[in-house]
Amino acid sequence: MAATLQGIAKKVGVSHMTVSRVLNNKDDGRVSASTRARVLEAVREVGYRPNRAAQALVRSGKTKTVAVWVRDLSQPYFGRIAGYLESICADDGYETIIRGRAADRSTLAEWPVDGIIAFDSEVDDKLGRPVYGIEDPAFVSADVYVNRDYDHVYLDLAPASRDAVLHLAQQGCTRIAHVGSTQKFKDDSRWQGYLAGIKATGFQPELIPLNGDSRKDVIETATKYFQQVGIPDGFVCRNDEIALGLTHLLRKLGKRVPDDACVIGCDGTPEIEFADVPMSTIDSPIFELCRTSWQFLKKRMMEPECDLQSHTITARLVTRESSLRKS
Amino acid sequence: MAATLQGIAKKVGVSHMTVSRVLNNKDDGRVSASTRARVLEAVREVGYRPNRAAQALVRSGKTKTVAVWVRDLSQPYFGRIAGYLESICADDGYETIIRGRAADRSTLAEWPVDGIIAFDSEVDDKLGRPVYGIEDPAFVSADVYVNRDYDHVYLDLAPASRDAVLHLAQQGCTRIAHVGSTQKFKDDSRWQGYLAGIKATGFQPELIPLNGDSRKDVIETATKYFQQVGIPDGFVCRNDEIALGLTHLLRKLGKRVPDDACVIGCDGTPEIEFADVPMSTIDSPIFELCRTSWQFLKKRMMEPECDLQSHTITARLVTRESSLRKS
DNA sequence: ACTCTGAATGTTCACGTTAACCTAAACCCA
DNA sequence: TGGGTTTAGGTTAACGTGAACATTCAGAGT
Repeated sequence: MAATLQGIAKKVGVSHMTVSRVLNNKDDGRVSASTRARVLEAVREVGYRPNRAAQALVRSGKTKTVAVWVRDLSQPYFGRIAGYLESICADDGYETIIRGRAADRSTLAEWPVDGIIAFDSEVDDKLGRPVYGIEDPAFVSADVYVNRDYDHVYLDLAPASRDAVLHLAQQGCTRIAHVGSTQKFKDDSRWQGYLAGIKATGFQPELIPLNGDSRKDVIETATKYFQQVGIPDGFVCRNDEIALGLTHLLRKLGKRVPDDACVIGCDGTPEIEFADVPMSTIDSPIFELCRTSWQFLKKRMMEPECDLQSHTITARLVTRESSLRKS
Repeated sequence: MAATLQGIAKKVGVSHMTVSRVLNNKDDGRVSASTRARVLEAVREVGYRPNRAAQALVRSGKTKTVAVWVRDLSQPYFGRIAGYLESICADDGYETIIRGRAADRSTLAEWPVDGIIAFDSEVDDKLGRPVYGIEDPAFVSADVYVNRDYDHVYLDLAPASRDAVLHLAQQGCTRIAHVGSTQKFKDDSRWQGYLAGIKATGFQPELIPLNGDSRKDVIETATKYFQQVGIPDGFVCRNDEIALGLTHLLRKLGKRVPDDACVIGCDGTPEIEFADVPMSTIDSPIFELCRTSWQFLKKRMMEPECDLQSHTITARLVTRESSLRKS
């Protein structure tokens, strides 16, 4: 009965607009100092908090809130993205609503947000539109797959993947395999870059195809693969998790890393620098991805009709012990 | 102009209530089949989505949405919690709004949610109340610190911490140190359990006090500590990250794990089972924590006046290679 | 004294939805 | 054929807020 503008207004003996004016600091100075003081006192007393739903209803498009969609919150990679974006947006005075895999993408459009940022490998033409919804909310997607329908930040892993292969060749590897799934995404820039590198070396491409992204997956799949065709001496993996799992497996099989086999991961997870064999990786500049996405979104929110925005961020290879042979 | 109940109503030539009835399947059968079909057609055509803000405004307390607050999304531990809760809530038809560190806790209460779950080590009497807000939203906190003011799930790490010390003693360790920060939280159940274990063994307690939670922190701090008073032969760490970092450091210093020094982590991060030395850990049943929190919240949302709910979940020690000496 | 100005505050409406109540026609049974 | 009941809707109000416009009142200017 009290924690609304009306309630406070009644308490103080003014109209709700006076309270609103005090709280929003609009129509500067239109409220006398004494009234303002009484209102603020009452506001504090009842612990008033504005009702976001009501605010959103009356002035849609200015809620100072954005939604962030990531593919799977429980993966550290996406958790970090969510955390960064939350900070970045907060710095500009925006609140963030974060959603992950379990949520229905399309329900985001129902919330009173000014914009949506999606980090979601599965966003393509079919998925992007429903997220974007029919109406206003500004939309930016960031991903390893190119997208030409809306504002988009593209993480290009191809050059670094190519470099990874060449680097392994230089270290003396002759059977260089890619560890990852390409069934769904033939245009995965990791796979493309790997192929380019293989072509340049003249070696045979080898693919160890995974079903999932976990260490268990790689251990099972690679074990079978090794039994069938032997153990390659160089590996470029689709992410760091897999690279660590593979290293673990290789050790179990009596192979030394990097002496008998070199391993390169992908993502740039901070922890792998401190793994027992510091892991080479294709470093995704997550922070830069987040920052650029946010800049695009801000621009789109300010100028809904501005030109399509697009930017490519190129990951680069970081070599560490797991792929550096001493000789 | 179109994507509202009114818009659709005008398009079809009925009143907005008819559209509402069709969409909500309320007042069963109050709408004729033919009208229903025409409405649904129009709804699909314009891509109508309900306006959450408007819904929330009119029937507060039944938005089928809950907010989840975690301390720091960019930490995998909390990312996993957020991901689990999202799934669990989704299974019951609830949407989740996830927030992390960067958000202002108190703003959650402004959103039209039916309840709030907080996984936040810093929630205490001072922080909990503002989150809970003055008004309705049901509130459940889950944490390693006991809380008696609201529904609460308590993760008790003390017994497992005690077991960890005893286990290390049994393995022949005689200098068993705790690695963690206790400045802020003297009542940290990890520290309490550690002390109990030390008391039982008769050894001297040793604390390697950290500032942060990252591997870098532990490497710097422990290096100094070792220089000053030598290297203990057993370590109970406040989380798995730190345990891995410490193992890395010990190896660098020429110590073998577990032969020269045993290490035990805390959290039960799935990955550490596959670390090069499979890591012993105090396993936090995250999933159970999430599930219980959600059950409490559901109950509180159904029966706002029900008795205070409280439950303790006890973590247990999982021993692996990093603390198991062969002899 | 009489308008004029502007500061301080009030009134009304709209946002999109649901709940509660209302109505008109059709049907039903004696 | 007249009363009631059911079917298929419609009308209105309310939720809390902010924008636009309206009002009041004191003092300034003439």
